[in-house]
Amino acid sequence: MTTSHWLVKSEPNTYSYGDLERDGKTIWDGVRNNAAALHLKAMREGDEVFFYHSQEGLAVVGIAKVVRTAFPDKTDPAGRFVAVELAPVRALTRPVTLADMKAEPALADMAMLRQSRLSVSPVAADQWKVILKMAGG
DNA sequence: GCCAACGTTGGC
DNA sequence: GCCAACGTTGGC
Repeated sequence: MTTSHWLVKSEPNTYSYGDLERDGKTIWDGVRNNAAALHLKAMREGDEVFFYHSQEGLAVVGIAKVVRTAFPDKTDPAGRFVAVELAPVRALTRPVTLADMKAEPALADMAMLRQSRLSVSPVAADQWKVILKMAGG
């Protein structure tokens, strides 16, 4: 079993990386997209997750980790979607902006760049390393 | 605020 | 089962 990497988006006005650090952990629910839900289901405990600020900031600002694998999303009345639980790992020394990622050829195939509306997406191992490096290591 | 992308809904 | 209309997301 190998560790996978992911990226989740959140509007910082609604829930920021700082909020996650303050809370210690949070239930990542409210995802109402089948492709995103499939990714949530594929997450394993200990997987690392880039935390991206959409709308405001437009940058990967921190790293979180999966502390609880997929379970039914209580906020979904139809009971079709799932949630996971995330905890903070660390804020990035230097946030990596969307513009930075678009300008980096090694990230051209990133799922979140190819499909901008996807709120939960996989990050390949090499893409993960590139972004970490861009963040200052 | 606008608009492109894309998922969902509903009429046929 | 197709496809037009509509709603939502998210970058600009």
